[in-house]
Amino acid sequence: MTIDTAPAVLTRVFFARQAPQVARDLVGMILYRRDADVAARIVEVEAYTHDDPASHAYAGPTARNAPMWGPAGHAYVYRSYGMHWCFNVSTGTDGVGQGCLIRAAQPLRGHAWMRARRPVERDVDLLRGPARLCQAFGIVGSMSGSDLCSDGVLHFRDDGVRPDVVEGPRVGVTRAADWPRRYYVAGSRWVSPYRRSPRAPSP
DNA sequence: CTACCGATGCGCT
DNA sequence: GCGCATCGGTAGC
Repeated sequence: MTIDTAPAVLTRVFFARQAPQVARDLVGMILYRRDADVAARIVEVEAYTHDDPASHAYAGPTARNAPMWGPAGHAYVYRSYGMHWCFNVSTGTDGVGQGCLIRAAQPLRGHAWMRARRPVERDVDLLRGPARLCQAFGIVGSMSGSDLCSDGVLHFRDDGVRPDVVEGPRVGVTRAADWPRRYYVAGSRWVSPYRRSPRAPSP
């Protein structure tokens, strides 16, 4: 069985649900870059809705967050701290600002391709963190708005793997720091280390 | 392992 | 101008 043929490609119906539910279900799915035959098992996802003070959609639609407000299953890529890229998939219905941040994954195929873009000693450092994942997968700002449910470069696949998923507070956010909107594989070494924002109010 | 710090560009008030 | 949905290096335990 190859990753490219057997597993089902996730359709728009999968993403047209509430972000927290999509985030939970995305854990265990495969992120696939078709033009490079690069694949990874998603192990950590965070959900962001428009009523969430930590969300880029909180202040309403803007040029930057437009993909979050459009139809589900599109990429929202933003620049973080002036130097990194982070990758979301839009969820919910058209006109509602939602998305899921892909935070970490386990490399499955294309290790050499990823290492060419992100030279690290250990596999565990390739995709552990949202900006690291984008660097290794070659995800950049020009891909923001692209359709992830068509024949484009990026899409998601389901090969039936269903890990045990747990939820907890998100990493690095200053507002709504205790909302349980982070979904990940319990005990997995591929998950990024939890780090509360030093600017977040005490719990 | 945890804690801290600086880099760095821009979206938004 | 302010404030980051981060990361890599260094210091210390």
